[in-house]
Amino acid sequence: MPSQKIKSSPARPGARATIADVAREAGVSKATVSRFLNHRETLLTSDIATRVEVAIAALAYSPSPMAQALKRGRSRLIGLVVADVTNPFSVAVLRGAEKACQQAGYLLMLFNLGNDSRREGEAIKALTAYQVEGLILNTLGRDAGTAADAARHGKPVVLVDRRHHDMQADFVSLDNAGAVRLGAAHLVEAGYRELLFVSEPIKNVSSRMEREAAFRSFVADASDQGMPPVIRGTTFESTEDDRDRLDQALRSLRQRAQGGLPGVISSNAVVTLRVVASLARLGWRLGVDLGLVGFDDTEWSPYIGPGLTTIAQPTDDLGRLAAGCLIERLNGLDLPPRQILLSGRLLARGSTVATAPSISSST
Amino acid sequence: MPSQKIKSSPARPGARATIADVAREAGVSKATVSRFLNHRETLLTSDIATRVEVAIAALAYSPSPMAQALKRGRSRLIGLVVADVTNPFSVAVLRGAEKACQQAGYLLMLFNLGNDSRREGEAIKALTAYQVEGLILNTLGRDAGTAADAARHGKPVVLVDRRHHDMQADFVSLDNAGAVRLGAAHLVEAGYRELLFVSEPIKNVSSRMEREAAFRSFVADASDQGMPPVIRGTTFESTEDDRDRLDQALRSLRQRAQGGLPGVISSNAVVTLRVVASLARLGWRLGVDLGLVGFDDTEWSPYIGPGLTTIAQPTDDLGRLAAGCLIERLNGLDLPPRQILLSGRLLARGSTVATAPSISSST
DNA sequence: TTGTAAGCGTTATCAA
DNA sequence: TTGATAACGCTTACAA
Repeated sequence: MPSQKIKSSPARPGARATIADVAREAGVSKATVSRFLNHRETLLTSDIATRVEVAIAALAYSPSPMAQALKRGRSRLIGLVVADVTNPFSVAVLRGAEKACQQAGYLLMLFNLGNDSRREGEAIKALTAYQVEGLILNTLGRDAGTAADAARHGKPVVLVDRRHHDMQADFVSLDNAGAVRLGAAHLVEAGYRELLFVSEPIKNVSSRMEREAAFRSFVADASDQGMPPVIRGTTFESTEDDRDRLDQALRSLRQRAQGGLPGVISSNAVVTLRVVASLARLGWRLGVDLGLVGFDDTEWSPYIGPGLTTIAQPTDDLGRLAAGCLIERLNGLDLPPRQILLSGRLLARGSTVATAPSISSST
Repeated sequence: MPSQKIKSSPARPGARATIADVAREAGVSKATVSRFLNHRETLLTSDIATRVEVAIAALAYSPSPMAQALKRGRSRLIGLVVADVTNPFSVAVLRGAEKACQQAGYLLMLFNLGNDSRREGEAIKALTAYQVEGLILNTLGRDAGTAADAARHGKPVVLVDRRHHDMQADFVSLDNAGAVRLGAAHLVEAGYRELLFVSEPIKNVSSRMEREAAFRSFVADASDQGMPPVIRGTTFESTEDDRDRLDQALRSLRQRAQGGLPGVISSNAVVTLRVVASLARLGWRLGVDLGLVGFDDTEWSPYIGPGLTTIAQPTDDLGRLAAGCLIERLNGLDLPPRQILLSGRLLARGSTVATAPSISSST
């Protein structure tokens, strides 16, 4: 045993201990330490094992994931690209996905696009460069090429909420058609007859297209079956700065209702808030002058006016399932692309009660 | 020149091209390619440079950040640990930080604690294992040791919003004391006399402590100066499930006001919502029966009742500055720990208008 | 100005 | 069962 053997301290003080430090400390080879780490039970003398164990503890050693990734070609990293962290839906999904990843021993690398879809390619490239083993995408897919590249390079991809054109990948989403029917039927039952579907600019975003189409066909079907007395529906695309147009759309909606009750379905929380703002400007009362059901239930929904009726998405499950799909693929599952659609849940509150508004109800 | 030279294709098809592939393709050494990448202008013949450039383009080569990190000991990664992504404040900070990092060529690795402070150590370890060059922490600092370790290992740390006990690090935050005074003074001016400060359980969270302390000293000072007629103040810690206690606290607050106007300051958006919920249960009107000013301005603030008066934090700037501090340190800045405090901004809305509530005002 | 070779911290293949 | 040793993809002395 060489006399200059140093005890309980890495060669370069201050720096992280490496596998070589541990080997020296334990008086074994690097290979042995590595084996202890990866195949503990199978091929080690208990004597040596404990020596290594002690050394590891003494040096507070933990292996470098970077080096492991380099060697193994696998990183235990999953990339998540989100169009906009500001969107509560995205955040909720993020939470679910994170939980699932964590349980499976993966770390989530988040990339936020800040609603700038041009950065999508950049994000995917950065993430794949870091050897993420798979990607969860909640993005527009404008730059379909990059994602498709990743898929071709054997990296599994899961799409959440938004399909990408021409992209073969697992897809996890709300059952948009069903959710729209849920909301629209609720409005009709509550007595609202002249309907308006308010969406953000469709712009080829799949979820928006699906919701609008579902609304259209609901109206068509209702007319066919001659629902009492007559259901009519129009659609409107709302933008951030275009308040006047929205006000105007609501005014003419009410006019068309001719004393009957006008009802609005808003396609996400942001739009809901725009409609609410418009109502405030017009001086109309939620529920009384206009019925409103909005996609996405939020913590504040119960407290806007008489409470907002919403269609809640199972965000946590969506995130968990997205991560779950990915991990299954990473574990070798070889199936054609799956679609997983989850149902929404209607939470009825004051904004769809045509009688006098009351204090908020359900939470 | 050996005859078996292969053109325009990496050795192993399907896999990412490596520096060796590029070298082979260009007929130069790996070192030359590396030099092209890192010191393009200084030490290369333009002839060779273009050959390398062409090869890189042909193979769509981009260097592996993992390998670079391993070799250089630097990763161009910054770790961000957030106590809770659900908190809109955290998300807003995240956005600011991300922008700054991106501009400086860093990638943000996000770790969300899901409000489980026990995971903090784990998060920091995971992040440092991935060789992040610095850390931005928006956490409780319960596990102060781990963060301190990181700092000792030479990784700069920036704390946002929450100080860690015994931790020498840059600190970026709202000027809590000033913000509380802003809100409290506003309530008093608006005619509310009997004040209540509602916070989440203080639990040693620095920002909560600072806000409460500021409230206490505001009340004390006001009494000293004999503000008209008399200001009195109490504090209350609210929890998720403890609705009855909050209702009770508000009832007795109003009682103490003896026909005068009671006013509440809530210490963040979550608490604000709890107060709003309580008011709904009690059947009280915002502004009229009780004044309310809440920390954190949100998109929905204008639409709760007559509009919520809020104290807006400059979240974007907080995030940008936090990242900025870190990057300065990474660039070698050697200064004692700094504190950067930014002022809040009061947005007066209907919830602090003692007269009849009106339709929402400012946005 | 370019190439050779060593090494970053691992794991895997071979012998011993 | 354990130990050399050669990669993984990159950077950087040092030579040429």
